Amino acid sequence: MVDVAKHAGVSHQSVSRVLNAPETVHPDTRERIERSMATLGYRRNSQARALKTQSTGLIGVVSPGDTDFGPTRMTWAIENAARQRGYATALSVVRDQRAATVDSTLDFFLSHGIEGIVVITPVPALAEAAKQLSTRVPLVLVTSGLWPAGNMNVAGIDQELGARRATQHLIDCGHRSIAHIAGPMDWFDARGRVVGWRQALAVADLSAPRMIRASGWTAEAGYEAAQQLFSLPALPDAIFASNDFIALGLIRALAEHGLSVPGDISVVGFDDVDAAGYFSPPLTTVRQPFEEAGRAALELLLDVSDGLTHVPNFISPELVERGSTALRG
Amino acid sequence: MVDVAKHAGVSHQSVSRVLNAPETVHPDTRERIERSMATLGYRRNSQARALKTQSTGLIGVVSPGDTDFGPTRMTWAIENAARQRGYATALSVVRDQRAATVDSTLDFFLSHGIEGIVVITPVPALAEAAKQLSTRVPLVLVTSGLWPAGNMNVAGIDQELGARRATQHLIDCGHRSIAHIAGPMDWFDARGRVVGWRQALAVADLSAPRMIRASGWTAEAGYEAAQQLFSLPALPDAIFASNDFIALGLIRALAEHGLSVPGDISVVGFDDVDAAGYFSPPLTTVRQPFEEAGRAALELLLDVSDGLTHVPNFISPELVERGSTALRG
DNA sequence: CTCAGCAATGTTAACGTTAACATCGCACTC
DNA sequence: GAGTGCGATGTTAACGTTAACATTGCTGAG
Repeated sequence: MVDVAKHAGVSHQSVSRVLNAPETVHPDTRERIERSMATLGYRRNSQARALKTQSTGLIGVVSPGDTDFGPTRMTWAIENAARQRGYATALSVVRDQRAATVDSTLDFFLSHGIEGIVVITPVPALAEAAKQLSTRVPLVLVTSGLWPAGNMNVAGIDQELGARRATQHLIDCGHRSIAHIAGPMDWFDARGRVVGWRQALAVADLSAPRMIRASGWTAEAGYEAAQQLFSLPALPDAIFASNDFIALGLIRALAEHGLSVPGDISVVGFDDVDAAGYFSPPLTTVRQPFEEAGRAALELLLDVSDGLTHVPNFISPELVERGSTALRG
Repeated sequence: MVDVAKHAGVSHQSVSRVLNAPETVHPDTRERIERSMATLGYRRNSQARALKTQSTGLIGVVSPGDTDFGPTRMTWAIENAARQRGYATALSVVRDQRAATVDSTLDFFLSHGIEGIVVITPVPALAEAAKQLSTRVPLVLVTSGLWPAGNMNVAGIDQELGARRATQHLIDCGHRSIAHIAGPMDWFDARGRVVGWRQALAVADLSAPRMIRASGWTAEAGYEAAQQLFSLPALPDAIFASNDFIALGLIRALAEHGLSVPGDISVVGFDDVDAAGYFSPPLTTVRQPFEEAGRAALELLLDVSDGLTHVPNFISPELVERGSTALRG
């Protein structure tokens, strides 16, 4: 910077002004300085800037796992939103969920002068870990509405609503016995979907068949969980699977038992993964608006940074009707 | 830091020493200082540290798009590798591929004192943009072997080898007419897979049927591309699809024409996405070792930082046999 | 007993930037 | 034509850390 100043024949402060408040410097001078900057290939040192201004333009995202659909998409969505608001994103994946790990991650972020942190917390362990942190920096949790958030700031996607919509769609198709294959019950998302399923059934005055639990979010887990169906006294009319991959495994298991979807049983998934429209049959599912939710989380974070309070913001997912559900014949 | 020093009754430099070279300070003093740090909740300011030492512990990853399977997985893999080596990862998604965008992204990284950059460059536009950068910082490209890298440092997954393995498997099944549905041809990955397919056919002394081009990596694109098959004078025995989703759309289109997989036609995909084992039929495909490739890219980056030269490192993908291929009846 | 040598600690300056304040010169008012 | 105000620019200090050098006091060799 001082080199630029020398080259342009001004003081370093004028150079600084060109960068931070161009309107306060004379157009001629400004142009001269800008030319000097270009000639010398000057690049502002943001460490020094951060040291002085205490602001780094960095947002931290803490994400669990690297393959789960939801957290992954959410991470990208937050990056997108942050970039649009002029922030850079530092990413940290915590692969185990002990409080110490999360704590050291946040510590790392803090010591790097991060201005705000979004923690994607699909499971209680992570949420608890995040909750216990001394909040020396604005922090937003991305999770479902089920979490007793206390005074934490929370944004996310309304899982219960999505599940209600999925279940209601099955009810509208005329199905009366609507089972649910739940995802891993330590996930808030899985719990929220169970609750939504029960709510919709209760409103329609239908009883809930036994719930089946899948051991993971994968097609494999769905396939295994489906085996429990066949030991039931009677098969349901329809099944709401906690995500698309579980639904995929389920459909495969049903096919192996000679049951067609939607001819014999209707199936609804959740997520609307890229391939869902090309499953056999194309899967009716619930689309999660990640982009919107990521934006909401970031806006919330910025509001929190500004000292504003904010009500939790849960975005509504939409049903996507395809071929795996049909009116009851 | 000066507060800690005051609290412990020493100079700030002794505090600094405890942090950077604990062995040079007397155990008693050290313990006293450490206690003071704990009491005061001291956190070292890494901006100031970076300002002085010129090292931030930050690695930048530039990734295109946010939904494509390969780049996404690769990004996470690099984050994983970086974290294991004690680096934090800053993420930047470039959503258009103009040189200016890439340039400003790298500029942003540079001004944040990033120590090395991994650019995931699946398409030439991005690679060119990265290539033209004044390399003021160690930079590694992640791409396929096809790119005339010049003096750039490149790591990635060997697409040609993967495609050869896929094609060879079909040949081993006894198929003679093996078609290929290519992915978007501006992707290096797509081109590499075409080359590998041709190589394997040439080695086996088989002629290559007409290549079909899909307009994207999605099941939808695969479905559309498959329509071209049916206008061909004769259907092939087997089809190598450029990725799993294209294969999925293809299988759907075949089913709609009354053709069964693998009964009538064998199909091989590429990627081994999570659900591939539960497609109907379960998809034979090629698994890309992203974790390993991410690690390789990071090691390469660190080597480059240390001034070492390094040969390009392309990791070998493996065939995963499932139910979408069968011996020719 | 003296002083070299060394371990432990302290002092000073610098990294590159921005905030606060100081200065300069010019246009405009009365 | 002197004084006021303001736009443009310069000067100084500080952000929190580390490197280089300086100091202190003690041990042990001669």
